[in-house]
Amino acid sequence: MVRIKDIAVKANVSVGTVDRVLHNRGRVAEEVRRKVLQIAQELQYEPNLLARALGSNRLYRVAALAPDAGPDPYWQQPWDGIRKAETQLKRYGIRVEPYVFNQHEVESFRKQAAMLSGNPPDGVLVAPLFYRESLPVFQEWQKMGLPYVLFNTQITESQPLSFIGQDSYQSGFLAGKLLHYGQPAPATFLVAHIAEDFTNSAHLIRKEQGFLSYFEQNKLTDRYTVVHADFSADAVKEQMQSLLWQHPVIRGIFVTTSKAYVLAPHLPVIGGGRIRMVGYDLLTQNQALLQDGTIDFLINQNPKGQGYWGVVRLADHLMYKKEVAPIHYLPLDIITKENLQYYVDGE
Amino acid sequence: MVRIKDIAVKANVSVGTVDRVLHNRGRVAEEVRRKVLQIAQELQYEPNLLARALGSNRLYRVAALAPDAGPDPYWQQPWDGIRKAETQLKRYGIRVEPYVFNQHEVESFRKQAAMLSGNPPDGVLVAPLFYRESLPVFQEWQKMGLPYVLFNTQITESQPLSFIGQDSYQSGFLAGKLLHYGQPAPATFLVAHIAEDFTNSAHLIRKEQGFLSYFEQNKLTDRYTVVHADFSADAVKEQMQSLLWQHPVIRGIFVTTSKAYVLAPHLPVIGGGRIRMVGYDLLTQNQALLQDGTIDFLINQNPKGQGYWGVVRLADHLMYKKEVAPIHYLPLDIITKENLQYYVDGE
DNA sequence: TCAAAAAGTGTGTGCGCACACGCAAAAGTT
DNA sequence: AACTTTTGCGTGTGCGCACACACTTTTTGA
Repeated sequence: MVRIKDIAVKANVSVGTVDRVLHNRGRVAEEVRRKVLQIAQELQYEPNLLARALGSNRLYRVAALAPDAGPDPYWQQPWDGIRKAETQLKRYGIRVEPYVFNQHEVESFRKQAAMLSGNPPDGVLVAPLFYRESLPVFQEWQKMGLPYVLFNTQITESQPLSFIGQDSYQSGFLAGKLLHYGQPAPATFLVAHIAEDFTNSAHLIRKEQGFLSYFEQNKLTDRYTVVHADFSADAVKEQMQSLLWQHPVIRGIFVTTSKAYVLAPHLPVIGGGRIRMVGYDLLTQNQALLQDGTIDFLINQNPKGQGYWGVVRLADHLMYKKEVAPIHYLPLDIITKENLQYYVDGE
Repeated sequence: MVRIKDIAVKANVSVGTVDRVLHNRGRVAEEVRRKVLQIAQELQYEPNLLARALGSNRLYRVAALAPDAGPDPYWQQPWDGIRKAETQLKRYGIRVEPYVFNQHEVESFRKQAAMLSGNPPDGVLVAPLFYRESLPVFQEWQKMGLPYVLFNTQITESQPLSFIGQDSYQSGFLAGKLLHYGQPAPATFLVAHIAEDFTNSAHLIRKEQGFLSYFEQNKLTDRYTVVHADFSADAVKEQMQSLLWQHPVIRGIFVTTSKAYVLAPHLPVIGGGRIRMVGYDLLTQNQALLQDGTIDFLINQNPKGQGYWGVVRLADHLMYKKEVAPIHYLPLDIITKENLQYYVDGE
C-alpha cells in the first residue's frame, strides 16, 4: 500500500512537500510539484481515509434545508436519511445543521435560506420546492463559493454540485406501464394531482408528461384515454364523484404525489371493474392500502435515501475531495404488497 | 467523544490496563477489571473504529467460495461485488482469497472446501449451492471457530454468522403476482427450472413453493393451474414444444433462475395470446429480451450486492467486532423495460 | 548593497488505538 | 532463605495523515 512517505522517498523530498502538493497548500517549486504528482499517479496513490479522518481534527458543517416533517409525514423520511448519514459520518468529522421551512409558505423558505447564508456552513443540502424563490438563493451561494446539493426537485437552470432523486419523467412513464399492463381496452386513466400548486411544481409536470408519453409512444391513444385532474384538499370527495360521472370507464388512477391515501376512501367499492391505483411512497397510510389491495403499485422515491445520499455526496466532496456526479438518479422501485416488506426500514 | 484514556484517568489506571480489560487479554486484578468495565459503561465508551483499524496492523484473510463465472455469466456478478468490496477494504486490512468450484460438480465443491479448511482464513463467504454437501463443511468450520457468511442460498439448518440474499419463498410469491396480475382466467402457468439439480437446490424449491402459495393463498387454484417443468440444457426446444402441446392455455412462464434467455427463443411468437415471462437477474441477454417485450418482468437478485455485502459483513465482524444480523434480506427489485436503466450499473 | 519579504522545504507532534516490552510486587518452590 | 514463577500494571512505539512551525535559500526593493 502506497503511503505519502513512499512518494516522498521516490521524489527525493519530504512528506511535508508531498502533502503541500497533494492539497494545493503552501508553496512548492513547479518542477517538484509536477514530479510528485507524476509519481503519485504512477504509484496509484490512494489516501488512507481512516488516517485522514483521524489525523485532521477538522469539523465540516453541512446545512440541510428542507420542509417541516410535522404537517406532511413524507418529509420525515428525508430527515431520517439525513440523520442516518450524520450518525455514520460524525466520526469522520461531519455535522449537520437543520434548517426547516414550511412547505406551503414561500416566505419561510426565504427566511431560512437567509439565515443559512448568514452563518455559512461548508456545504448545503436543499430541497428546492419553490422554483422561483430558489434561483436567487442559488446565485448567492454560488457567489459565496458554497457548494450545494439538490434533492427531491431537480432545477436544471442552476449549477448545483449534484442532484439526487428520481427522473420524474421516466417515473410517470413507468406509472403508465403499470396501469396499462394487462388492462383491456377501452379504458380511461386519471392523472390525479392532490393539493399541490401544479403549475409551480416542475416535477409534477414532468411526471404527467411521462405518463402521457407512455400511451403515445406505444400507440395506445386510440384505445386509452388520459384525463388530468386537480384535487383540492377539502373537496376530494365531490370532485371524485363528478369525475366518475363524467368518465364511467375510469379503470386506473395515477396519483402523482404521496397522497394516494387521500383519494382512496372515495373510490367506488365496485362498479364495472375495480379501479387500479398507482401512487408514490411508502407512507404508513399507503402501505395499508397496498396491503388491502386498494393500491396496486407504489413507486418508491426512496426519500430516506435521497437525504442520506445527499449528505454522503457532500461529505465526499468536502472531506475526500472526490468528484461528484452532477446527477444521481435513484432507481424507480416498484412496490407491491408482495415485496413491500423489504423496502420498509431497509436498514 | 470518550477515549480509552478518559476511562484510564477516571479509573486511576493506565491505558494499557484499560486495553487489557476491554480486550480480555493479559492479567488484570478482578477489582480493577470491574471498575474499568463499570466506568466504560457509565461513560458510554464507543471505540473509535478508525483508530482501531489504523492502529492494529492486522491483516484479515477472507475466503470466498463460489462457482466459476466462466460457464455461467450469472456468477460473474457476485465475484464483481466481492472484488469491489476487496478493493475498497484492502487498505484497511482485508484480503480476499477466491476458491472457485464448478457449479455442476459436487466433487469440485467438496475439494475446494477442503482446500479452504486446510489453509484456514479468518472468515468465509460461501454460496452453498449443494445442500447435502454443505452441511458437513459447515460443521467443520463451526468446530474450527471459523465464522462463515452464506449468500445466494439460505440453508436454515446451519448457524452461519449471517445470510445475505433474497427470501426465495417470497420471491416466488411475487413472481406469482406478476404473472397473475391482469391475466384473465382460465390460465396455466409454467414454473421452469433450467439445467439445475432441482432436488438439491434449496432456493429453487423455496421459489416454487412461494409461487404455488400465491395461487393458494389468493384462492385462485380453481381457475389457474401451475405446471412444474424441469428443462435440461440440451433439449429445451423439444421439451418446450411438448409442454405447449400438453397445455395449450399456457399464459405465463416463471423461470426460477437467471436463464430466461435460454427458454425465450423457443416460445411461440403468437398463439392464443402472448405468453408472459418472469425471470431473474439483469444479464445482458435478459435485458435485451426485456427491452423487446419477450420478458415482462425480471426480479433483480442483486448478485453483485450479495457478494459485496457479504465481504463487508465479514469485515464488520472481524475488524470492528460489530454485531452482524443473522439474516440480511435484499429487496425483491421488480424490473421492467421502463425502470431497467436505473438498476444497471448502479455503482 | 543590504535588509526585508517571499519562496521553498524539512521536522515534529498529535489523532485514538493495538500491542510489545519491561518492571515491580506477590505468590510459589526447594 | 534464596530462588523462580506468576500476577499486575505502566510505558513506549507505530499506524498514515494533517498541519503548525521553523529553517534556508532566493528574490525584491530602495
